[in-house]
Amino acid sequence: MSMSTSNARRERQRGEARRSILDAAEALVVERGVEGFSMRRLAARCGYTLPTIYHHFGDKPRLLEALLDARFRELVEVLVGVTASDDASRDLRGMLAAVVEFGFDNPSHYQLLVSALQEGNEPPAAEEARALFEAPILALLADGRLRAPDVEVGVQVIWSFIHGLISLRTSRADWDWHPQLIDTALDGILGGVVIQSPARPAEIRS
Amino acid sequence: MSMSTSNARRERQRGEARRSILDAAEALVVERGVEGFSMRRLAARCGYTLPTIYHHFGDKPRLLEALLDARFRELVEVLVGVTASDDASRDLRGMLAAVVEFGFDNPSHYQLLVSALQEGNEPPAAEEARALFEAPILALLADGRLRAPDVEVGVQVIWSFIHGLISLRTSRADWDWHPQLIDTALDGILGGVVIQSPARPAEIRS
DNA sequence: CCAGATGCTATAGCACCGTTAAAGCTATAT
DNA sequence: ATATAGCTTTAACGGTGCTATAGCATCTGG
Repeated sequence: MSMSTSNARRERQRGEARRSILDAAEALVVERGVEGFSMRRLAARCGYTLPTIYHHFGDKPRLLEALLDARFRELVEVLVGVTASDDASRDLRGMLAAVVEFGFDNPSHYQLLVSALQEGNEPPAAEEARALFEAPILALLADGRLRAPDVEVGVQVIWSFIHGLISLRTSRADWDWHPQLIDTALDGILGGVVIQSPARPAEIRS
Repeated sequence: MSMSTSNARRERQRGEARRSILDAAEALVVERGVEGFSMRRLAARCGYTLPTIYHHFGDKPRLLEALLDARFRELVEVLVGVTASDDASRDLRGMLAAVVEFGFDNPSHYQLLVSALQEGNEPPAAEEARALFEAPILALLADGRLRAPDVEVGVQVIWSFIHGLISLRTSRADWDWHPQLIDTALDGILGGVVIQSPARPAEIRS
């Protein structure tokens, strides 16, 4: 009987430790950048010692994965919120715009994602986010409006494009990126991969 | 008089050391990958000790930059060889295909480029390669066939796309990349950014 | 021909990194 | 009260990029 309460207490304490470590890691990454992050600095900052962090997260990649997963889960929520229209092309564009905006707003996290990818890891939420493209792309393919042999290639091409845009933008912030870049890029990829809907009975045009 | 010969001898020896170090570095990177490369391993492999390498290259980033620069200079030569046609769109596609092929054939070097970019460095030859896109893009813009406000945005968009394609492909080799990916991707970016030439007097069509 | 300057190389060490074995400690369960 | 389980710490290992210092040739000016 008293076991459940104590277990709850334990788990709460455990969760507290995890969260305060993750919070410190988040702050450290945002503050000193990807390269300025180290387990030792994190230990010094969050008040726990190194083995404690390792006890809770096991590994540096796993800790970063948890960090990225938390942030990318917000992106997933935004993305599922986008899918509401009856025009798959519009949905897709909304999703892509959301991802690009997310990447531009969280450059450190996206650089972290690039590093993780290079080491062979990918936070589940990032994979989920990418998988969400499948829905509108599948719809476009069903309507014969996709210039790609199948869904997977469509997803790969579009995700590659978005990834390159964000990754280059976040890693080379010193270049003078034209403010019209995002629109031009989105117009480009949509114009190239999506066959614009043929003449139809006029729908609502804003 | 004897000075010039001795100077030449010195420079030759200096060049020999540099080249043998670079050769070992090249082999090491190709063999053990980006993460398996370290200055100490390089020292053990090339026969020279650490301070010697640092004497010749000063820095790890600078050494890698020299390594990348050598390889990317080959790409530049291929690219300048492409620019010969009278159809700027064809030229651009040839260049992009060459870059993608180069990236897929040299995954370690491209991953190295990604790392360098993230640290804020870029080998001159890579910059040159990117700059070579300007010529056909400028031509397309002059003909009113470019869906971009200016050349710079066009270059940024196209380079982002290519970069994302190669970077994702080289860092996640385990994914099952459809063989038709490259063609689909090139068709996509060209179809989106380049306005296909309007009806004209029929030219040679292969 | 010889002293001195020049430049390449090696020894040894710095501070940092990710990671972990071993022991200590505290709070719960019996 | 004792044992058990889990969180935390001390201390260390091997690795990293990098460098101050010294040794060693070689070439140069006298």
